[in-house]
Amino acid sequence: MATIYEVSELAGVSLATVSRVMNGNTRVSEAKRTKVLAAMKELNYRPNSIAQSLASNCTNSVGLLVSELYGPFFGEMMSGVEGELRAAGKHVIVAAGHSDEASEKDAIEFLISRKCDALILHVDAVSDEYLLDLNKKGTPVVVINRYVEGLGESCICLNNELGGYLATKAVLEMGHRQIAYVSGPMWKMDVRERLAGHKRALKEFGCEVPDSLYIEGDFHEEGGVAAMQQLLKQKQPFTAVVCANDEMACGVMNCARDNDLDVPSDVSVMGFDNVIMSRYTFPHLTTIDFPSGEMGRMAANWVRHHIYEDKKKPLNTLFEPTLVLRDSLRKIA
Amino acid sequence: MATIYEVSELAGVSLATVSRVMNGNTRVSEAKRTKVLAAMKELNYRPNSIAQSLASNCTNSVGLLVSELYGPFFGEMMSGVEGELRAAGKHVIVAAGHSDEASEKDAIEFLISRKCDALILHVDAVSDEYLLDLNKKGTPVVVINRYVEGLGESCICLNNELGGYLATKAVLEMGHRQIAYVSGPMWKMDVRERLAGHKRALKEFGCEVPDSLYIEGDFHEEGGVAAMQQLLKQKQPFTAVVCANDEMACGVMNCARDNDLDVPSDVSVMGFDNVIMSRYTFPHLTTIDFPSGEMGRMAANWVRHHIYEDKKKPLNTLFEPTLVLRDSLRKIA
DNA sequence: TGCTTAAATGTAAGCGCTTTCACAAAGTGT
DNA sequence: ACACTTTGTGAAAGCGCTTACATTTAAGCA
Repeated sequence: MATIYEVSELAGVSLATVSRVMNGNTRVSEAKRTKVLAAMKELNYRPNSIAQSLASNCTNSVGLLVSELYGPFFGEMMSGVEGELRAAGKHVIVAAGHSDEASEKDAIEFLISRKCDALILHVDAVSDEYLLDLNKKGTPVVVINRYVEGLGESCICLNNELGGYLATKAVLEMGHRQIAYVSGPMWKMDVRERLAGHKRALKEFGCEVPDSLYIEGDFHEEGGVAAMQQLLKQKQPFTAVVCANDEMACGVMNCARDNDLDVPSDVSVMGFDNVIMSRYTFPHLTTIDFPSGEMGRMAANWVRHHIYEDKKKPLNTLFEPTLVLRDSLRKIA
Repeated sequence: MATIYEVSELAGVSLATVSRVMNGNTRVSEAKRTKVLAAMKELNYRPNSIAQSLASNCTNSVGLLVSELYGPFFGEMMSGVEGELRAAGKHVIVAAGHSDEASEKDAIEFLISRKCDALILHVDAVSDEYLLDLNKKGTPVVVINRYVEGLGESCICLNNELGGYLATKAVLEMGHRQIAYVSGPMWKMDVRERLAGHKRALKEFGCEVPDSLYIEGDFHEEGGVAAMQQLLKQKQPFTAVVCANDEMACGVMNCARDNDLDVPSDVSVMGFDNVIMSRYTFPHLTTIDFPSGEMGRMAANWVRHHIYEDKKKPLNTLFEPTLVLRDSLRKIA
């Protein structure tokens, strides 16, 4: 691999000049620029980006930490981040945090050790203080789907409370009053927000629901199945079940069917996230759209603007969820 | 951030000694090692991995190129790669190739420019020659789900032909003889292999199928829907449809239902890949397991052994698909 | 004790870039 | 013509490490 030195030699200029034409931030005479470019082409020169990083103290890489690399939710987010960042010539280094505090911290340390210029984090186990501290210590951080007081505009959030509200409101407007709710793990912030929205809608419609219709799920299909089984075992009647995500809604629908209940004739089901899969289920799932790809793209843009381009132009960091009506919700008689 | 120099100063040793205790490949006296370790801890020293990379000509990072970052198939693969590689302290840089030749080449260039120690590729648009050339020019490459003559053991493959065979054999054994086939894009190697397996099974059972029952799909749900629509529009009867992947099988099932056909009473459906989603569909999809996570892990291990540990121990690079029986396939009367 | 050999450590030369600084060349305005 | 900017360029000092080589120290043995 040719080095900058060989290029400078062939072009008959100094190292500095070659570097200048590469970076394009200083003026170079047309004559030398042409020579350098020709020499580069002839030698098939590619700058060594590691050397560039060391000298410039900028690695052109950003770390992306998600809970899991699989799963439709993160897939779209990652896709958004990667697309935007690569278009800007930045590398993205991925890591999985597995929703576990030690693992998340470990992953963050790992990304920092690679000197990422910034970190895009979707974490739920780590504390707000930890994130704040991280940022204070000089690692630019943007957090997805979580609001951290003090991190300000670098939190790319969905209004989860509103999502929860919209979901349940839609169910209520269809006439349902006996509404079961399958939440995610309650230690997660977004789970509590969605639940809060649910309760707000209930209150608004003057609807009271017994505690036994609240089940804490695990965000997985299995959890949905388990929740539905428990719900069915109880005598407490219900005509609809609102789920805190689509996977669990899937489980609920499958379990309903296994118990000879038709969705939506016998039970209506509401999801959350609008994961790709929800379009393919039977019946097609009515859900709340979580624009994860869009948010990933926005996170990437935040990094581009704030870290690489220094244009502190304001970005949209609060996204609004929307209702996606499909077939799993039906008006009650 | 403290540098190695400050550590050496504080510990009262030379730079080289500090470097030695870090790398642990040369003997250092216990006394000095202890001092150095203490100094490191006191200064909260973290080696600058960029500088290490430049000096050692090893970046400890491997590039991972997949067609798309979303989608269950790649998700599991990536997850396997990341898990294994991070455990070994290696960074994974991801990129998406979008099954487009220019885009794939671009992504590969991009990863090389970051001086990845090796590349793990899931590509389908780029030619064998290109990959061979890449490898010859000094970029260690491991290819997933594709066999490239000359790359030998660094191809992590699934026996797609066998998968295609198993799928169709299972359908035939259920008594079906009028079997439609929805393939993926025929320019993809694995698509042709799966089809070859399909035809072998057909031949083995002495079953002849008219051309009109072969439809070229796009590997997406929409393609499955379109294929099924076309099949239904034709007068040519069929009792089962074998699909080259699960997404399309989903589309086929949805389309069947929209036309008041019950799966599997009226039509049986067979998938391929055993994507997570296939467990959640209704009916649960009978399919062929593609151990993508396992293959990702194997690719990562190949890199670990061949690039970082230089133990050329043989690895399992040819995976066998297996049949996963669920509910979308039924014995014909 | 003196000599040989091995082990531990330090010195210094890179790795391939960026960037500051100094300086020469070429314009400007008066 | 002069002093005074402006513009283009090169020399050289890093960036924070690794590692070949030189040097010192310790150990082994006759």
